[in-house]
Amino acid sequence: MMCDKRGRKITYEPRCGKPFMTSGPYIEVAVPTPLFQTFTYKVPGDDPLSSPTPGCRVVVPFGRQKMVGVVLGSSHEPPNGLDPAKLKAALEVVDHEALFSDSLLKLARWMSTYYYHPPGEVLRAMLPAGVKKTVARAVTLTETGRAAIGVDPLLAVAFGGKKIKGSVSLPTVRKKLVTAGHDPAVAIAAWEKQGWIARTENKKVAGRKVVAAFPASQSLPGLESDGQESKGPKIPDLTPTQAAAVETITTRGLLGAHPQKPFLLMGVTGSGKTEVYLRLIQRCLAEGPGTQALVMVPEIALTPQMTRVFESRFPGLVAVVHSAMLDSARWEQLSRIRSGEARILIGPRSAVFAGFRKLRLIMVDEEHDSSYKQATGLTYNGRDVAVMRARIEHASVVLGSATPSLETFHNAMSGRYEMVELPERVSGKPLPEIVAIQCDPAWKKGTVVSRDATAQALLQMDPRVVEALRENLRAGHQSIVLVNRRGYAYYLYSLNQRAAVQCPNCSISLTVHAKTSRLRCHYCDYGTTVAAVMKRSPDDTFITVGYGSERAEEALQAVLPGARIMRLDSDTVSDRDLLPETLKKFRDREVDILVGTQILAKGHDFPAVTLVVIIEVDQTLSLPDFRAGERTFQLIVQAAGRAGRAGLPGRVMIQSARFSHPVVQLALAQDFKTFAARELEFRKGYGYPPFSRMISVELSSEEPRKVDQAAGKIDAWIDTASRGNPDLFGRVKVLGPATPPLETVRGRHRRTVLLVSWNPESVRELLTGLVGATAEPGNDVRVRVDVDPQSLM
DNA sequence: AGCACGCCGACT
DNA sequence: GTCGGCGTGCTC
Repeated sequence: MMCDKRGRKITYEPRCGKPFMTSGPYIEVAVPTPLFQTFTYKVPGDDPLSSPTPGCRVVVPFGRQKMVGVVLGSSHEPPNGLDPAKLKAALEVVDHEALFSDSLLKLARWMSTYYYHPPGEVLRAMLPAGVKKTVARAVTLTETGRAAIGVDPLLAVAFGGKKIKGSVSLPTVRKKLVTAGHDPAVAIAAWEKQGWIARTENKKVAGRKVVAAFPASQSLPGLESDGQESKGPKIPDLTPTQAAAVETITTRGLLGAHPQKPFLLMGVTGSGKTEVYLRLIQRCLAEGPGTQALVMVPEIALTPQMTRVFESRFPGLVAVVHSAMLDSARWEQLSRIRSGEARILIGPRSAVFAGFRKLRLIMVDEEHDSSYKQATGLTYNGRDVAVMRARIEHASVVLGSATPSLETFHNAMSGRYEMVELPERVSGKPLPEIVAIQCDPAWKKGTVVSRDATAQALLQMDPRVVEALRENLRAGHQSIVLVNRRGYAYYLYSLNQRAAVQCPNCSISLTVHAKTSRLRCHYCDYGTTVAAVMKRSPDDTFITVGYGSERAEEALQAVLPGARIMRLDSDTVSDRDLLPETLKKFRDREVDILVGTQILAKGHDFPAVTLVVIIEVDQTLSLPDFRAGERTFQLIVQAAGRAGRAGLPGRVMIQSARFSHPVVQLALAQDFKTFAARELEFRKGYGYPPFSRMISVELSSEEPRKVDQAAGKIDAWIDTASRGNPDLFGRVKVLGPATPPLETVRGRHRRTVLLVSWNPESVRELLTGLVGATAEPGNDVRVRVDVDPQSLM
């Protein structure tokens, strides 16, 4: 039994008949509400023949609101304990063909259970942006309201400022009122009372409807034979190991029996995993009419370049989705998959929810990548959902990486997954050697910020590194310089306080940006200036400490005046056009040196890059997180993998102060297996994942007192509950409540409790009591459950 | 989560 | 006298 925040009982099972089976006058609907409950309605018009099929959206009255819910099933029996006469009828069927297939509904059920998330919200989260709206509500300006615009200037602001609109959606009005510094609820209620505005329904309410499907295309020109297309792109020959990998996955996966194991395609960087994917897709499409494949890629890899390879190989059959797309374009692409017109979908984690008709193959590229994990709301991991979806759909799933996550690697080692290896590079060349440059501690000295708040950038790059870059430039080759932090310097250090200048909202030091000397918080985006900080403490002396990508760029430009240098980090990535533009320029060799953060380490293929320089990456090692070692190893090896991908030999240099750490040593040797064995040993000792499942429960409040109170209550509850039920606490290790390393984020003070266990039922039981114990009326402490947390910071 | 109902303080 | 604060309960 689950309870909600206020300690009330949560019933989770649908109470109405068997879902997905019979049709009848009662439908079971999942409504987007935080309740772990579904609701029973009568079919619209009380006509059993109009009964919508499972997976269709319906508009239903819900309390005093209207909402768009999803039909899960229907039944001839009225629900137990409810007066059938009192049931409300659904108002409208939105889709005439299911938007969620039975497989997707099963997936939703699994996610709801696995991630402890309400079913209605899971389904909403699975919809593409732009159709998520429940029933959108709008406010319309009345005649008198139009006349009153002169009286109340705020009214004009709410309705679009200079150009007054007749009707505006409710969220828009709310947002505008908040930015104008008003309480939206109060203002809207007042206007309603005046008769200036009326609440109306937005016509676009339920989003786009599902239209009838195309017949799946039957013939596929050029796909019958094994890559013997008469025209089109030239297809590279497979190396023997690539061919073997394709063969294994085809015979044991695509053509194999079900249930089957997921595959781990472990190929060193540059081993040609993409070509293996392409061949597998080809086999998949040739397997039968209408078969489809999904290629999941980390968000950042979604460059036009990457998708072009797939489009040229399978013209007209590829649909692509990514976050920068307009909602309408995204819907259009997904519709092509739903209709069967497109056979291949390339997309980020959310692509795993697409409405395939006949999904036979899923590939998760760079499966270790952290962007597969959704950080807010429904905190699913796209890779894990992909594995489950493949199981439900009887499809094959291939997880590809040079540096697999330890979860996946452990699964492969223990026989749950099947390992397929690509141990050599396509070029036949060995992996580039990594040269360790022990840096002089003097380089790490900070720079005093002068009274006019400017800091002279000191060159903090080892002469050997600079020389290597210069040489490479002279040879006409390209280089990548990877710095672990964006910004100009790491932080501003106060000599009086003997501490870095902190963000007022988050427990993290601010980062200095650009020569404009702005200070920014990388968590909440708080901003100020160095000048302002110095003005506040006129007697203090400040120094800038460390490196940032901006400073590295500037320093490089100073020592290599002729070089064409560009920078790529999350600042530039947030600009929609800049990322593809920069990548294109670099690829077209209009840029000699690309400076940036971790983004550069991710899967890019730049054939002319022969030198990769990594500066100070090892500091992630000192982060208080059990995955710190894994992430550092991945970063170094992935970054190194960008060098020497084509015929030219590659070189990698790491400048660091500490090479003694075993993780760094193994990364230098690019010895994943030894690293993994060591790391797994360490995790086993502590019972960390993959030797347990971890769930983090985060409490947060703007008031430290309130979180402490809630934490105290949990502590007390754990105390009594563990004595009352020692068996349960023997099955689930409970750690905390503790103050996480980042105590405050976005002005919210946090405490976390970790549940560590192998037993999902026990975790569920314990979670119930624990969340119930926090449930005190009126304490505005937010509770967030994160299953398989990516970071414990 | 929304949203409404309901019961106590400072205002036209 | 009422407007409106937020405590508490409900949503088929």
